Amino acid sequence: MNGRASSASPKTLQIIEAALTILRDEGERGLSMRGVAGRVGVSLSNVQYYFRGKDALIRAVVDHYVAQCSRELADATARTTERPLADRRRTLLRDTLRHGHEMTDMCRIFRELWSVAGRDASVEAALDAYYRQTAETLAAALLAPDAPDALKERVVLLVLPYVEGYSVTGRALAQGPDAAVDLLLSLLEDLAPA
Amino acid sequence: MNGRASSASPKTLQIIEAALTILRDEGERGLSMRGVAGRVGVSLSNVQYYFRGKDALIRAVVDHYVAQCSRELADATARTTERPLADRRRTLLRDTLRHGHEMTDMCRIFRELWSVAGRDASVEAALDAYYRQTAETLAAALLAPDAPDALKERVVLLVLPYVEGYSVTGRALAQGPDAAVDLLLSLLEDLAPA
DNA sequence: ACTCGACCTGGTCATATGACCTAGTCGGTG
DNA sequence: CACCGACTAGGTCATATGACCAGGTCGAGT
Repeated sequence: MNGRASSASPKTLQIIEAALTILRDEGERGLSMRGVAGRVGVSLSNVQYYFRGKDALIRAVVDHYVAQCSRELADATARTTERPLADRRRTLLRDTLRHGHEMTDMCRIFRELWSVAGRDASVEAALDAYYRQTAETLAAALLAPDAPDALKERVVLLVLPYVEGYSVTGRALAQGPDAAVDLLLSLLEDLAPA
Repeated sequence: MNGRASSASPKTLQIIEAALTILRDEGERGLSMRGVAGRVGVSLSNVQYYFRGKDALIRAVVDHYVAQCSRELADATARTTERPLADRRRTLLRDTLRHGHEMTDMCRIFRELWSVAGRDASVEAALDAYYRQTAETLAAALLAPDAPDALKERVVLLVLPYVEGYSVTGRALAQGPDAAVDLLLSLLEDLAPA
């Protein structure tokens, strides 16, 4: 990040949120510093004051958004820790795959981030870090606390790619998200009985 | 497609291939009609003669590329039909997931296509059609010819999202593609013994 | 010979974008 | 009070992009 963009400052956040909205709706193709400035209601120079250019802005957007998603997943799974493991699994997978079946904001934005990541190693690294964090959160939510590491890795090896891939292929499949939930649950039951 | 762009004409193919290369390396952000013209070695007006604008060109690129990928998958699976089912499964999954683990051209291009599809319903529909076709090819390659439809759907429900998701998450996982291959093979063996 | 359509080019022009500069305001500090 | 840094804006200018137009060549058909 440009030194003037403190991630906690209100203006910086405004700019990042505006950029995120444009990225979601118009892709990277439609994202310009001037456009972001217009959306925030400040001058181009003011945006350039905080972010040296489009690439710096995109990088800040990536960091901001993956942090937000990590937090949301952690919060969602924290709310179910009191429930039985089978319940937690079902809720998590159902919420996740149903979201994946719709063209949600998150789906759209991740598609844009994947695209950028395919061309920018630092963004790819940021997404990899996000997925590693997500893997840990998933393992904690889907398995008992004392599950061995090998089992955690195996479960995550199944679930994480599946969930991301479902968001781009799910609508083309003959069966809907509930069937995918059932399938994953039964596979998890085989791998790691609840 | 613009009426002047016959998918079989050499100039049209040249333009599409040039656009695909730029899309792969620079994303949609870097794709311009002038840039494509320069890459082909013709004037902007000549490209505009065949494609009314960038959106028409992108749509042609999508159709061309998914047709190519469908063909390649069908050819690859056709080459293994004489082998035992377990062999075929292993070969297909290994080739696919190892590719997914690298940032191959195909990975890059599909990321760009997903991104565009998130914003353009006709591209999303074209990708859905591609995935439906791919699902059929996968089912034929992974199962015996007389497998019931319900089983085909179930296998595809597992494998297709998995393979696509692996291409964006695989590098962040603790285990590599061979472990993913083994996992999928064992899950397939449970679902549909070879 | 003439006409027509396919194909190709160069040019004009409006618009958008970002790099960069200058200048002003405001609050805090010495 | 003067200075400085944080912040904000407006302006200039170079560059890129695409819409669109006019005109030329060539081959086929009448």
